[in-house]
Amino acid sequence: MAKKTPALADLSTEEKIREAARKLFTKKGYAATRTRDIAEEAGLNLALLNYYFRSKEKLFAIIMVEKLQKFFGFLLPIIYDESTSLESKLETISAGYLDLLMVNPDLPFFILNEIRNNPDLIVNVVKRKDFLKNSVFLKQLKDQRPDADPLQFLLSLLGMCIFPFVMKPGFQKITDTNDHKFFQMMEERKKLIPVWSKAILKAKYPK
Amino acid sequence: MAKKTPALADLSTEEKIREAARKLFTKKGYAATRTRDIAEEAGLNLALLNYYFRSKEKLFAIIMVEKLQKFFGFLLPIIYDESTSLESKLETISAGYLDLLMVNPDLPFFILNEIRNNPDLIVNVVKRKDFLKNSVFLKQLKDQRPDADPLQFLLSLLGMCIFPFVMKPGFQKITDTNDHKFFQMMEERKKLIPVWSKAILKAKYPK
DNA sequence: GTCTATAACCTGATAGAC
DNA sequence: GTCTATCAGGTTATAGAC
Repeated sequence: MAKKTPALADLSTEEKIREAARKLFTKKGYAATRTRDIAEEAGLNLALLNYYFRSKEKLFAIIMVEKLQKFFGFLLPIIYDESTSLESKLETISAGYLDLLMVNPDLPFFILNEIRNNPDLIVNVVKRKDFLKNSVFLKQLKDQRPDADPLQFLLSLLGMCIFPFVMKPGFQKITDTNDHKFFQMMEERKKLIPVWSKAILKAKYPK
Repeated sequence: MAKKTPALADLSTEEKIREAARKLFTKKGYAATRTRDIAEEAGLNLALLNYYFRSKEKLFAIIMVEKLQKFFGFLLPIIYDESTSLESKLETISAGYLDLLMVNPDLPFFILNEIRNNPDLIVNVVKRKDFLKNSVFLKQLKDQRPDADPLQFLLSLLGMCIFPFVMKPGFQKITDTNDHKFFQMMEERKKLIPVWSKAILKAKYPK
């Protein structure tokens, strides 16, 4: 039996606060989240937040690093894997991202939002700043299509994977799609994106 | 001589405030923007903001409607145009969006962010709630590929157009791309997306 | 470790002089 | 219309009892 969200009562006080902070920060962002809300969400007193984490900002920084690692961490081993083909990587990346985001639908928006406020955050997590430029993935792209800009392709691949989640609330409102239907679509996208990304990879590159 | 950003001094006080509010709200969102910052950005006193707009919320609502109309407004005539082909629409939409976003790079993030906080906002601007479902564009997609889900395609098209701007700050940091280079890439994307969207439209739909 | 009470600060809004 | 000064309310952070 998987324990996605462990019962609040079972957690230590510190972890209760973390869990509540994760939920609220990802949902509403730093500025719109009040420490009172976090304390209430955790079923605890406000003072405990400062007792354990000293300040809202410090608590936020902890959650942020966690989330950044989730968002970029799983990508690193894939794009540096010498043993897999480009096509295999496309499948792994899209399926991996969709699985990750189906469990954490608010993650991309949160990350993108807070990077906007502080772009240097990325560097701290990604460590090596040329991690993308030096990757096997980018080299394989360059090999397959020496005539094309691999970054253009990457933007489209990520857009296809991530954008639906960034747009989720608006999309659901416009198309009258409930959560069940949305996640069903994302499940289908796991098959679609590999096919589509290969199609655009083979497409004639316009001059 | 185009006047993109008219000199602040030339504007009426009311318009100075609007302009400053546009800038800060789109950049940082509602919660993170302080009325004091808006006043300072406009080179004016805080009290004038309330004199002209009564409250932060009311000022925000005005900017928000403006932006929503910008973001969705230009789409409506295109997707309801009976006289143009599907392929022509793909070109018009991608080129139109990229042009729009090159002038307003922060627009998508702002829209997406505030829709998240208040999904009903969309309805007020889009008026008819089935505006997408009933569109010529969706019908043409359905005609061309009766075996496929047109919404999946739409998500990819929008993702390819909009996502680069949502990710702009992070992308530039990771790839060490300055503004000039970024906009150059977006210019190139105007040619790429039509080709790519047609490619995925023709791709074999996986079962 | 956990709570209540309160301090210290910030932010949106207004009063009133010019 | 525009400014300075200030209020009222809310938010983070801390002091101190238990």
